[in-house]
Amino acid sequence: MSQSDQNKKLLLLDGNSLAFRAFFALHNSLDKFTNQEGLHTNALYTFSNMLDNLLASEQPTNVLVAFDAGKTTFRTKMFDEYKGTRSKTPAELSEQMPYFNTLLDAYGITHYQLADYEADDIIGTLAKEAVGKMPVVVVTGDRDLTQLTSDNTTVKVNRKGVNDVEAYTPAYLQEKLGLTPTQIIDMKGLMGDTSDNYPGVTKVGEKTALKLLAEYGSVENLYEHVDEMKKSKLKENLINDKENAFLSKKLATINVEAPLTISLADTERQPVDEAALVQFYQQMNFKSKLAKMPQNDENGAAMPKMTELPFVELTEANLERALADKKQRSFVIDILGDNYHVEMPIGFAFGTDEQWYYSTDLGLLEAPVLKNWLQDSKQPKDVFDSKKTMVLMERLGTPINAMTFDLLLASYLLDTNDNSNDLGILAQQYDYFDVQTDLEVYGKGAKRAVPTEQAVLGEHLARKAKAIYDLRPELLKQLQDNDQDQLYDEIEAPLAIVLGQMELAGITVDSQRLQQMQTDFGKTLSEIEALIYEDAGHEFNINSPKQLGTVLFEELKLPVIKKNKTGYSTSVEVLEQLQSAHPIVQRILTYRQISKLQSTYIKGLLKVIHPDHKVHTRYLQTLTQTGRLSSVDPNLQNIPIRLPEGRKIRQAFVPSHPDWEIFSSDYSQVELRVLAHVSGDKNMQAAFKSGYDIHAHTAMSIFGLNDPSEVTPDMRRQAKATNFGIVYGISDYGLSKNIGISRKQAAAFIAAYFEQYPDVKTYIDDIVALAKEQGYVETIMHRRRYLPDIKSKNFNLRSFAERTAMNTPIQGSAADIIKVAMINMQKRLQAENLQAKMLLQVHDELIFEAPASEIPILEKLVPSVMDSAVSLDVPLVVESAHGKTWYDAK
DNA sequence: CCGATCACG
DNA sequence: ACGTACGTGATCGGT
Repeated sequence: MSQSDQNKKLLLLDGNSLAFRAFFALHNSLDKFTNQEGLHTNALYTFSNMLDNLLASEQPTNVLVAFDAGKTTFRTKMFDEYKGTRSKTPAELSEQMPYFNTLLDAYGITHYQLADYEADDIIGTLAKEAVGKMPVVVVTGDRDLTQLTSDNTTVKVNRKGVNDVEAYTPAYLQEKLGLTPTQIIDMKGLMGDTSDNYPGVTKVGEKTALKLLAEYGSVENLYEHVDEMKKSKLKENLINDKENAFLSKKLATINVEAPLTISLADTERQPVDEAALVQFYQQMNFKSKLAKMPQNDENGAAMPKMTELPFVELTEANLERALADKKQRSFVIDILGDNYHVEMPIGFAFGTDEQWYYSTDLGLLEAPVLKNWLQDSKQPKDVFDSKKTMVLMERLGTPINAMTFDLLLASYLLDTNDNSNDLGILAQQYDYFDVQTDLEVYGKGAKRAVPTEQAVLGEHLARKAKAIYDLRPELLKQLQDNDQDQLYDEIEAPLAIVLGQMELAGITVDSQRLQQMQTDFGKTLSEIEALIYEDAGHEFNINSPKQLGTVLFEELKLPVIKKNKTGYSTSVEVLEQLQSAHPIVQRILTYRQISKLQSTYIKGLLKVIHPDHKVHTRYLQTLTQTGRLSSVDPNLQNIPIRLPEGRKIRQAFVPSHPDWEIFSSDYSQVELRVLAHVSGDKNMQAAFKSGYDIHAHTAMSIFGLNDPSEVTPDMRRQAKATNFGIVYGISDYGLSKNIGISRKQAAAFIAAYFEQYPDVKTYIDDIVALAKEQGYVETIMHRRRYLPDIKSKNFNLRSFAERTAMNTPIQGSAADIIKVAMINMQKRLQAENLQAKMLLQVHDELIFEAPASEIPILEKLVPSVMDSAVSLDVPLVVESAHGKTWYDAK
């Protein structure tokens, strides 16, 4: 066969390089990936996923995985130190290496290694053999292999992670580096390679190498003309290191004539040995992989992957029977998207162990038997996302009560990292595979849709309901084991209902006020715009950081203060430093500020006002890593307040009835009070107990003052920043940058701080040590955050985890406190028969609307409920305000 | 779909 | 020597 066979395709994998990538991709989850025998399996797991993806996407007829044979190769014979500085393969990876062969054998894929040669050479030799016979795709983590790129061979290099690949063709190589494939070798010759430990030419890196090759084409030609070069350090280095350059080039050259004992014919893919693969997955404890394997019954006939589920469509006829007893049942109601305040449900399901029912007829919910069951507070229901379920049912006029178990909430509390809003994905975390993901059933993006076959939807809904039912005992047990049952029962579960009520209540927005502002801002914007174009000498998109950068730093030649990945930074900090350099800068700052208000807050809010003139945000209760809420669609937790122009947006948030007011209460320095409590620092506690201004108190400490009167506003500002810094997990650099002092001064502040509050220092050290020891930190209510990076060898990752260990118990405990207050508050409003409604939560503040007549009551009631939510070793202080609009409640 | 920017606690 | 504050969401431009 001399012509390339259109139907054939060879996939060549660089085994060692991909195993490394796979290992480090899940390095942080190393401990989670071990099998029954204690063998680590993370690299095997990732590699096996990688292989599945590659086989599916490339559809090769021939595959070979090449491995390095050992430490010594023909290259080490040429150069002793070749790869000499490589650190030893981690033991957790070495122990996995033999099993790569087991996996590949089960897949019917050839693997090969050859004494004295590296995987690269095997790949190169086979790629050459395939020319004219079949196209080749090489997959590796090593950029050197791009020298094999040709019209017949594409080289795919893993960037970060495992699935992000860069595909090199000769054209791409030319475009990206301006090199031909063989010039890659010349480049390596000039640069050398630190990881393979061969030298190259002194001071020549990628940029210089590319420049030299653009001019001379190859190492050989370069040295033929080196004497003609102008005198320079570079010329000197080139001459001195000539030998290195040639040696390195030789070392970098892949041997495409390796004496392989196999040939192309041996790479043909063999059928998968399913029994062997199942055995491998079992040995490695890859449950998700096992679940995807086709199963056969005793006669060898294919069986469905998932266990069968007795489910039927709900009808008027079987309704009575479906709810005949008072057993615990789970209930599911789905929408396609996220916004349950707008979308209509596509169907629902419920059932118990024996029988599952689904329907797409929402009218059935009105049937008395079903409606009563839903509403009956004595009939327990298990759900996934009780807040969403509650809101949908309220909107349908068929309220639901007694949601005694919420799978989403429970799993969030158990591990905020592994949580997902997709029940199918979440179930997999608990080794449950009898349910598909929403992604699989509904699709994503433009393709997201209700399944065309009603029974498919019905089965999915029913399986979800069953998954909740089946997983409930396990999750409840784990909550108990973690000492989190109280957090679940007394805080998160009841809070979901309170949040649902707040979301349903919504807050009224005065759209006329917003439209007026839109017109005003529109005028201002076009005025500034004209001035900016005048300054620049031409029109451009001011909102494009790229175009703005060109105008400021190339055309107007302003000094470059900071750069980022994509080019010049044009952030506020940069622009503020340039203010005196050119009048355009101030105008851009103003333009940015107004345009932010216009697009995000004015236009953004107008877009999401409902026909009831209100906005109904959704609080995400299972998202943040600390236990805080977040708010979306719209986000009502970041409405402007700091700048006067932005603050006016709050004038558009008004009560829903005339003669009502907006009432607001907020905790004063709640996070620092939590710190005083958890650290047990007597000095800090004393300051709070005496009602001192804590920032002034800190200022006295770090500036060594004796009397509060000596504290200047600027000292207080700096002390306040230091207090924040402590809460965030302090560093002298961070503090110095934030308040514009030297790093040395910042370090001195911190030292003085710790001297004054010694138990804070102890607390910080202890919490980091504790996090290292147990792998997680906790809040006062036992909310957990796992910190796998705390043991990372990567300085950045580890440092981040350490700061998180300090911050999370503080931010998270503050979140616990206001959550308790909200639950108590809602109870009291009802108990006191007040018309007042709790509408919003903004981390440390609660916002209400109430008849003017109830304001005096709230002024007493709200602070008392909030400050007694939990009992700390320091008092909680609450401040209140009210007015005609949110703006006026200050 | 990601990064830059900027709004909040 | 490393390279930094903690937690979020919306909008925009550009690939």
